[in-house]
Amino acid sequence: MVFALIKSEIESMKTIIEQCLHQAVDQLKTDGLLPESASPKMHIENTKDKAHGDLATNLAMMLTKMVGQPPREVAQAIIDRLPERAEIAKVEIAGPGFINFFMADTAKFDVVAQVLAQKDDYGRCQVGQGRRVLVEFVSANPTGPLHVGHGRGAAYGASVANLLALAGFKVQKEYYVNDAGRQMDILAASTWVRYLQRCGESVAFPANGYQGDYIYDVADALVEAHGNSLAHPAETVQAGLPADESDGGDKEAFIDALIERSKTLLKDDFEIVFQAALKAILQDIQEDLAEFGVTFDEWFSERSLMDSGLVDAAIEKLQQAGKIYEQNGALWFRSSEYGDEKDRVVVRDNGLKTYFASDIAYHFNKLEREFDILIDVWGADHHGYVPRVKAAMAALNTDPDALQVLLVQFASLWRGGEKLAMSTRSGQFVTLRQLRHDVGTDAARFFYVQRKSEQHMDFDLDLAKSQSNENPIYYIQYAHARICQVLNQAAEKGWAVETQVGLAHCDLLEAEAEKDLAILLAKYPELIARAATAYEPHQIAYYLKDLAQGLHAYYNACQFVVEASELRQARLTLICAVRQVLQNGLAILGVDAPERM
RNA sequence: GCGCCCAUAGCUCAACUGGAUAGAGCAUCGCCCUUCUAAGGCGAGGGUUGCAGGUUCGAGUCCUGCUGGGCGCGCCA
Repeated sequence: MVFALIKSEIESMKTIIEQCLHQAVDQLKTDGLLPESASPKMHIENTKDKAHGDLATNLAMMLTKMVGQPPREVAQAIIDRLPERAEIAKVEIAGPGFINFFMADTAKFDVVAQVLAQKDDYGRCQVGQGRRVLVEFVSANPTGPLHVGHGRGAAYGASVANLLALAGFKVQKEYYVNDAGRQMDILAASTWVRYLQRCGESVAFPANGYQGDYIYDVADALVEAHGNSLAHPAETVQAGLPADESDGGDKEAFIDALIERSKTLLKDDFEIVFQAALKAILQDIQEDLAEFGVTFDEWFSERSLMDSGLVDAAIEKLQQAGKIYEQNGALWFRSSEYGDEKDRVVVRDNGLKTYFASDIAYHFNKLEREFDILIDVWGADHHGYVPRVKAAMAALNTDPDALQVLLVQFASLWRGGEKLAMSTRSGQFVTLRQLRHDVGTDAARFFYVQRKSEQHMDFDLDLAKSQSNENPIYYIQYAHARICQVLNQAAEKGWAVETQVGLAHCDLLEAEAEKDLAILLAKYPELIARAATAYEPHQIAYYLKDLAQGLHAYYNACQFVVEASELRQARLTLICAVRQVLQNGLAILGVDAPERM
């Protein structure tokens, strides 16, 4: 109740200064120094150097041309017209014409009340204005387990979604399941061959098949459920097939022929094998991601898109718009009319629709579901794909700018000072599950998002695994655990924290470390807005390191559990607020905030 | 060859989107546990921001050209 009142009354320092500057600008206009039409952008920034005060603006330098006076004189003119505010202790001109603001010490701690009142909601803002965002990420083909490359997209996408939700967007998280197409047929054929082998048939495994051991698991499950009722003699299966790569043939031609043979022999039963493989792998992926703290609102099936005729409908639409032509027996989309390098095939000469055709339908469908913003998180190797999808959106009379493709660079894994070579084909890759078991979910999630997504990243397994001071994740979690333990210590002495008492005595907080912490806490909401709109969760990681650093410095500089009750309450209240913000920030990154370590 | 991304301390990376003396961690070297968790703190050294121009009050950030690295350029997905 009390807090609800405070919540609405407290303004951030930045807001206060912005209001003051607006008043000053208005006054400049009435004084005839500035044209009425002028509406300068208010750029107020946190200072890097304490000597420059707490906040600063470059407003005077921005206005210098319009006013026709040197920046420092403009600055003086602005300062002369600033209204008095108790929160502002001092204002001065510095450097080329910056106006520096020094906040009153008492005002600095207003933020503590705000944090404790808003709790999990501290930092929430409304820059999203309730706009509906669809975040599609991971979307790895369900042909095998996720590997560490998918992990980065998963961690990044999940954190971006958390950020956007916090920033006032309505977020839906979606995984596009590529359960149609040739790759899935290859998976089914691979599974069937393993099944035949389990049934005692000596069928050679195709060179282009999925070699991973997980295929055996699916085959075993098939034996369990269907006995050998899906089996055919090896001779029948292999009769008349072209040579595989191992016999000097073409592995692509071989696998296609094998798929055809599987479908011919199995008839409707092919679907049983297909579904068994798909379901098993998809479930594995779902469990894997869930254990990684990554969940989705929707697992969108490519097959459902085809079965419901949406792919045909999308092609039809393009056709009606006159953007489709036929050449060499295939249907082409005129994507080059919209900035793509060349036109693209949507229906092959063999009648099969391309992956791109489904993707057009999928993105069109996303917009039909009335999302305002579409975010796709893709591996950077797919960047060449962006123009054609945007081209399709434009051709379908939708706004291509509604689509934001966020590219995530690959992560190289390092262990023992050596780069780990990975190849998907041979099944020689580190799985996400392996990584999680190796370094733990918290460390993995944190390592993935602590770098800008478009930066190439080195993932040092030894470092992520090390439970030492070298590992930044423990540094942050340790700060949180320390606070919890201090509060426990106080409670054991019968000194439970009473935040109302603490808030009433924030004027006793005079140490530098205390002021530094308060300033850091106040920066958090704008950090959320900035990180969300820039899709940059790594900013949260850096902030949390700073906040943890502030807490550790405070811990070393001051004693919290002291006899003087008012000072004690003020300090405990402050660290409660720090704990809250640590929790909020770690939650965005999907990292646990342990109470003890 | 064309297109996209990247290049910042010995190493891994930031830099609030054009602002003040470019900052952290690791590594190196000094200090600080009879005190609420030393997985911590304080301090020192370390830079021509790949190179060369340009834009302006002001550039790591923007524009042009190079150099070096990654990725992409299928009727694959």
